[in-house]
Amino acid sequence: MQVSQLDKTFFALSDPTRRAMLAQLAEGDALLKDLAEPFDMTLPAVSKHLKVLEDAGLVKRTREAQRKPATLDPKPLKEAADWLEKYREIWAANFDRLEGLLDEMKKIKKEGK
Amino acid sequence: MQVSQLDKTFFALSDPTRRAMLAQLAEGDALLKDLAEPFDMTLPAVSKHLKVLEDAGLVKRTREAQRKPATLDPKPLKEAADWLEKYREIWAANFDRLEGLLDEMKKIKKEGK
DNA sequence: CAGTAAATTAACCAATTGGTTAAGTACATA
DNA sequence: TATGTACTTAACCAATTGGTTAATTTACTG
Repeated sequence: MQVSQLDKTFFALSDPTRRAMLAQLAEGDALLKDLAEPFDMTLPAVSKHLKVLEDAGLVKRTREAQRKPATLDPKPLKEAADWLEKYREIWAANFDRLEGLLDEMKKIKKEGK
Repeated sequence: MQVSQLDKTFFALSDPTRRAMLAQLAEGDALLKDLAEPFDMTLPAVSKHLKVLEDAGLVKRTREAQRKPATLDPKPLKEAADWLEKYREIWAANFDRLEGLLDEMKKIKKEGK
């Protein structure tokens, strides 16, 4: 089966550890050990999370001697934001419709007194 | 362990079947069998996907005789969009920084000729 | 060359996911 | 009451996820 870029991006964002890692990377590049530091988790576990972010294209890495600093790549996040945006109007309309329905119900209730 | 609303929302969005279901629900309420129709999948499978959307709070359902129509609830989507928005500025800055770096590199390359 | 630092790989494990088939429930209607 | 429609539950299964420990790789440094 094939997994789209969007699938991977949303999946990457569905874990609080990974979102926190992205938040930290937004502050600037970081090494694995620095990314791991805030969490009560072993290095290999964090390494796996980082790999999920890499596979989603959200993080790029380069070699610097033993180090392999991670850099945030925001492009896939834009794609995700665009997907949400694409539906925002419809959702807004939907929301308005619900609001309207609620008003309707209040009116009926009042009349019924 | 505890799973946040945001976790559930992003996870729900990470599957193309579920995104398609949401897209269909954006057109209006739908029954399970109608939601299932576009997919080469059994009803219980679609029922499970719908449950994931319900658990994420993206879908509400009501009883109507045998039927149990599903309605889109866009609120959690707003939360997800807000999360992305919250980091957009930082990401934009990050992107500009990369662009700047790229310009720098071009300049150096040119000077090196 | 020995030691240390940063990260990865391998092997394992329990829980979850995403699908199936088969059986069961909830209602409406002939 | 029997039948059909809409949906759910149960039981099962393979693959994936999210974690562990132990060993290995990569590269600098004394």
